[in-house]
Amino acid sequence: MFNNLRQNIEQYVHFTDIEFKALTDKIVVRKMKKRQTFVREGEICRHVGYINDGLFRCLSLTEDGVERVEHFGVTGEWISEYPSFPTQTPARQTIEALRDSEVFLLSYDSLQTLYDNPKVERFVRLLNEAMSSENRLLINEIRHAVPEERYRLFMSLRPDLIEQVPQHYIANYLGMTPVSLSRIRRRMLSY
Amino acid sequence: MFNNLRQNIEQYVHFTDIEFKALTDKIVVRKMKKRQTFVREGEICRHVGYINDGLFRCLSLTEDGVERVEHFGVTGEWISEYPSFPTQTPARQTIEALRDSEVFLLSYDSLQTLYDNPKVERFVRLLNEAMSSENRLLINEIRHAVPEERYRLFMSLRPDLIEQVPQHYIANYLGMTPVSLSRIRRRMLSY
DNA sequence: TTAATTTATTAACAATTGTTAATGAAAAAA
DNA sequence: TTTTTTCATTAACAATTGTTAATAAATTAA
Repeated sequence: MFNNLRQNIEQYVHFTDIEFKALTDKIVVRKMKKRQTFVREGEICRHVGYINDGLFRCLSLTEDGVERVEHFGVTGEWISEYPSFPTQTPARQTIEALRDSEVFLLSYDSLQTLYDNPKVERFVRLLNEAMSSENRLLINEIRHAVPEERYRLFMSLRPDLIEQVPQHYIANYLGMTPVSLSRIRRRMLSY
Repeated sequence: MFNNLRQNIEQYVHFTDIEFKALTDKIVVRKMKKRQTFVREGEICRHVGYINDGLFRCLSLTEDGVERVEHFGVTGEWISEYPSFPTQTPARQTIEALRDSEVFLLSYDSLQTLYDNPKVERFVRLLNEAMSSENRLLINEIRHAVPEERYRLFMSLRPDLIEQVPQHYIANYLGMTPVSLSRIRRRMLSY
């Protein structure tokens, strides 16, 4: 049941069976249908989730009420709303399942209890450091790339998503119009 | 001497005088001249620094050997290379003082020792969570903004830097040419 | 101080992207 | 199945940005 989760954690710290069980005892397994939401804008995100199997998108609404796709979460990744989850404040984003999914939930309160074990604190610190490293790289790649380059980067970083996610969601995620993405794809065929 | 540093830390966790002294005992104060480097590309970043007074830029080189400004660090902020510092691997960026500066250095090894106190671990976790929240916001603002909007965002987020940093560094940081930034500024005057 | 270098602005042209609208294909709902 | 909705592509035009080059101002070095 929790084999993949255990492998994910052991990348960062080693847990004994007892320590791992202390963690899994707090987990609630949730099966989600396509289009169900993990958290909605304005709600407080009460859980962090390990995606045991699934596909999610995080989206926000601009002032004009236009959807903005900000993140995709796939099997084997952690998902939650930042800063809503760590600070328990209202979420800016909505997180929605793009297909039927299964997530392992840890509530904010459970996690605070688990922090009594410094190994858990260390695990989350290391997870956040890895995330920060990734984010810093991403920020600069994006900032210095025109839409075509962003799509090329996306293809190289997330080839799995090209197959799974509707193209207009990818276009939106990359900060361009579906029309522009379609043109870029056509241009790339002729190289 | 360490008043500002203490205030910075107390935003996240409360340290007793003894705990704070344990930390400052590990600190090395470094005065840096303009253009001196904190770490260079290819080196391992051995320290994290609290900028007690100063101004820094982080830059990398593209494949074509072109400089890319990726970050500015100002007084009161922490600076180091990610992932070089947390993983002790070669740095991708160079960090350079833009004016005479003073930083409080903590070495990687000292920090590992300090982690024996779970409060330090917690402080760094919270610092990273705050950084992750910021980065996620930034990623999406950037991804969905054209150069002019990026400059407007930069003005609202970092008005202090407009004064202090040469304009072509800001243009580079924002992923546009100095020519384009100059045009944007002119356009904005006529609104 | 004088000379050399760096920096910001402006102009002209090429290239890419956004916008709007139309079409056909694919997927979902009735 | 039939109908409706969603999705990807293409075209035409407007707007913005990149590129290159020239100039003047400001800063730095000699």
